[in-house]
Amino acid sequence: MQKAEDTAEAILAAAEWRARRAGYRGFSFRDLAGDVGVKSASVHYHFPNKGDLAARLVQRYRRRTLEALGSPQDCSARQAVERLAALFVEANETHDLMCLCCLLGAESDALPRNVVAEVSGYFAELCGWLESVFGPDHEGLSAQTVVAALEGALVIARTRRDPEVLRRCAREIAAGF
Amino acid sequence: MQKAEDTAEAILAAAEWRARRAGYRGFSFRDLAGDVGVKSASVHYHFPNKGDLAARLVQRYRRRTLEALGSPQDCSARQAVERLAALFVEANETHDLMCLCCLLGAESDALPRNVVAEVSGYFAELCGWLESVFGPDHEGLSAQTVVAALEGALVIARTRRDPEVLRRCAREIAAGF
DNA sequence: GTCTATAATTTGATAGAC
DNA sequence: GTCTATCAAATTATAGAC
Repeated sequence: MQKAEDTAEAILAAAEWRARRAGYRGFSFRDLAGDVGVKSASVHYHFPNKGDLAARLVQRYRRRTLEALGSPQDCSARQAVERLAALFVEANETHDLMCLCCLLGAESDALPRNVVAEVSGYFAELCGWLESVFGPDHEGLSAQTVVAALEGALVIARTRRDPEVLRRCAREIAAGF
Repeated sequence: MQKAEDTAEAILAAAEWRARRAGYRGFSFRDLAGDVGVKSASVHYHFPNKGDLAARLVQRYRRRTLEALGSPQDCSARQAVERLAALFVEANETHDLMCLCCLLGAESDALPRNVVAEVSGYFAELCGWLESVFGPDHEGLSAQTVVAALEGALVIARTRRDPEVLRRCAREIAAGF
């Protein structure tokens, strides 16, 4: 008897948590149904197939990430890098979760095209946000390399269960600006 | 009628290719059996369960990676970074494959412990190799950050299907040494 | 070592009642 | 919108013949 939006949102939230731990194949319709308290047929009602669900998942993730980053105005290059890095540290230490797009990106060969397109857009968006701060005649590490380092450090930090790996990476990268 | 080693090796080769595209859940015993030309029960004969298979997979990957890196003697810091980066570029452009341990590391929450331990060891080994060149009073980016940047750049380059992402990252990181 | 056969479970997805 | 019921396929894994 719940509103459509509420159930759909709850499904996406459950899917995101599972996907950020185990990837695209790491959650099933039944898993999500159990998480939300409905049956798997109801999940299919909201998301006809898994590819659609995952694409919506990444859209939602992108929107939230950009909101969390906020406006890049009145922000030095170093502050921008630190703000971005803080999001990665938060994912790791507060939520104990991977970056959704890093995990899906690593699996991209095995994902539906529309999902890959959304993930690709995520990276473009992150880099675009940084570049809008860096400006046209920027020197030092590019936005792409900054994002790459943070994503990779998150993978290593989580695998080794050592948050300091990511923190050190963030520190070293920011120090260059 | 094949020698045990040959079949086991062929299974591992098939498993590596699939795992480097789709992750731990991205290959099945039947997939590998089909690739090698045997039945899935034969795969189980060589590797009793999937966790064992994956752990062996990473061991083999680590050994090969260290062999490819070779001795770090008579190598400047920049040359070491370039040699490591060349391996990542080769994976991307020659083989069109992810780094096995980056993909498994991203999924590490969903993997058997012994597999995670092997993946963790991979990162430690890569960093150790770099650090043996960098020396104790090293300045600039740490070995961990160098590895992180290359791993992350490989993810982004493959997702966006743009090899230049990785090449640029490698160039920028190496330029700092 | 490899096979056939099969168990037990899980998967994505659909039909149709309410 | 959610349910029951179900399907066809795939999954990991084992028993036992050859």
